[in-house]
Amino acid sequence: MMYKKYGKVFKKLRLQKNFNLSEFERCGINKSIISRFETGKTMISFENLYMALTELNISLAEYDRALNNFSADDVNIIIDKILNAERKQEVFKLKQLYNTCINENLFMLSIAVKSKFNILSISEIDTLRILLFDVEIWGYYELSVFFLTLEEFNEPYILQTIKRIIHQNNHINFIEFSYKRRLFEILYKASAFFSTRGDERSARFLLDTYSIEEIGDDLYINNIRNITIGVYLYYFKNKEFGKKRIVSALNIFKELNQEVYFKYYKKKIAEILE
DNA sequence: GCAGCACGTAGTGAATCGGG
DNA sequence: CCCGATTCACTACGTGCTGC
Repeated sequence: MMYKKYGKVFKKLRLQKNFNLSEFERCGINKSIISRFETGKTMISFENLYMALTELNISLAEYDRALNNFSADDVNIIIDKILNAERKQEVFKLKQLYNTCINENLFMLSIAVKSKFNILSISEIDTLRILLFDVEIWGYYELSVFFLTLEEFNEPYILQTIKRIIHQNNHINFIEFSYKRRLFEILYKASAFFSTRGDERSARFLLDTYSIEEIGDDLYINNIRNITIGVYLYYFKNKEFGKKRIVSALNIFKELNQEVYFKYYKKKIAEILE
């Protein structure tokens, strides 16, 4: 039922305005039409939707906004919960969120969450690869799915996908805050990934994609950048320099009482630096 | 090109459900 | 029991397929 959310949002708005179904009969809409629309059983005709919204004193533009904001917000909350549970390694919560994704028809995200408590099958990875390959507009949802599953793909695919994402976001300063963070998380996670595989060129390319000026004064991004530079130095230049840079960045998380980030990145680094 | 057919679905009005 | 919400059986209509 791809039209389920249309009815759901309509119902929210109707209840907000204290309307019952019979009240639409004065503009000639049978109440069962509204009922089946709200419960996602059938779609409503455009004329009837327009008349019903007019009765509620809601413009089409307003309805459209409610449609997108409500659903997008809900999904963003789920994404943030997933990342939080992943950072804290809360397997039970991740499994709960996996079920939420299934119920909300968030197919790509459901596979992404699953990868955090289970090994994905080859067909699941393949499906995800194909779905992400078809993405033309990279939103927060698609970026987050890719961020969560990056290490499941091979090197050329990762690089090619990141280049497509960067191509879409060449005006980094106009990008919304949380979107920008996710973009940098991808770049630096991938850079560290290439460092561990000895691909200096790719690791460097990802680090140099955006300059410090372009990042601005976002402490979180600067910190994960320093960790990533540390990993790069560790693998290609000088192990001691690299470690020092990583440790000082980690300590900033600690000083800022960002215990969750401190522990999470410390653990990740321990895995990477053997 | 079009008649005949099956199929899917919006809309209708009545029956039924279910919480207060 | 009441009343709003939901479901059911039915009609109407659009669409796509098939054979001529």
